[in-house]
Amino acid sequence: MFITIDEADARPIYVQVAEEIKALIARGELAEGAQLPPVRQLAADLGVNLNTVATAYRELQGEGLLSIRHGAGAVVRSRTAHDKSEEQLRKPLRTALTGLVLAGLPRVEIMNLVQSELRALLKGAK
Amino acid sequence: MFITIDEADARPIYVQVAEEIKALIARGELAEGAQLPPVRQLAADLGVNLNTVATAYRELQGEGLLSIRHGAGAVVRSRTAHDKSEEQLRKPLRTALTGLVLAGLPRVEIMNLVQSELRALLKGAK
DNA sequence: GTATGGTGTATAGTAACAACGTACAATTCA
DNA sequence: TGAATTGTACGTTGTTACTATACACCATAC
Repeated sequence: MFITIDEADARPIYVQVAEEIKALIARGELAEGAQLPPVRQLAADLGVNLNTVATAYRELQGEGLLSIRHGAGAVVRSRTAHDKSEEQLRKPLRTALTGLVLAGLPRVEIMNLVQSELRALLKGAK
Repeated sequence: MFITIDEADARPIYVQVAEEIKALIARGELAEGAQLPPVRQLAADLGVNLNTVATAYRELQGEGLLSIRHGAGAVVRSRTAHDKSEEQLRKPLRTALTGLVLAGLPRVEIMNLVQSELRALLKGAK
């Protein structure tokens, strides 16, 4: 599992971990049925507490992406997250695009960024 | 100022406020030199404490978007935010796109969303 | 020039949260 | 069944978000 924590990122560690695992699932690098590393192992790799990783796993379980069984481990349950409202989907996008616009990037360059990121995400899609 | 707070949004209120003002600036609805509402007024409109709004204003000042003067008010200083690393710009975009992919949206639909949001943002661009 | 109302700022208190260390409980498998 | 492996629960510590209240700066009228 190639996950890293970004000290400069203001978001909580468990959110960062959950976010990276989501990206791995979206990319297909973690297929349905794939076993996730034990919380202790991933926690050790990242240098954080095991409960921090456990919190990330539970969040993903709450979105329907993981299935956790006490004593056994966590497994990728689905490649599709639970329903969110359209507004819940649009808002992060708007935030990201606003940042790009305010950074002074021209429209074409923004679209290039989007396409390159999207291509990477859909690499392993059906 | 048409700003709303979303109870369902997990982000802190001051971040939401800052985010919405950023969008207004990006759109040109708040042009350079435009005066922002006093913290007390905006706070009253939103039903929050004036310090919460003040925190949002300071954050925007830190990004170079606002100019705050003690005793006078806050003014839009620039339509361009301070430099961020490319990674700092890419990460929110990746997060947003990951959410869309995991929601099961096909590529075309994602691109439509992006274009519609981007069009709205660049409405008042030069 | 100074009084007054408008504006941002500072400080202190409270509640919730993030991360941690340690102990507990469920599962697996030899 | 026993031991190793895995997730969970609980208590503690430090930080953050938000609030209420008091303070400081600025513009304007007079």
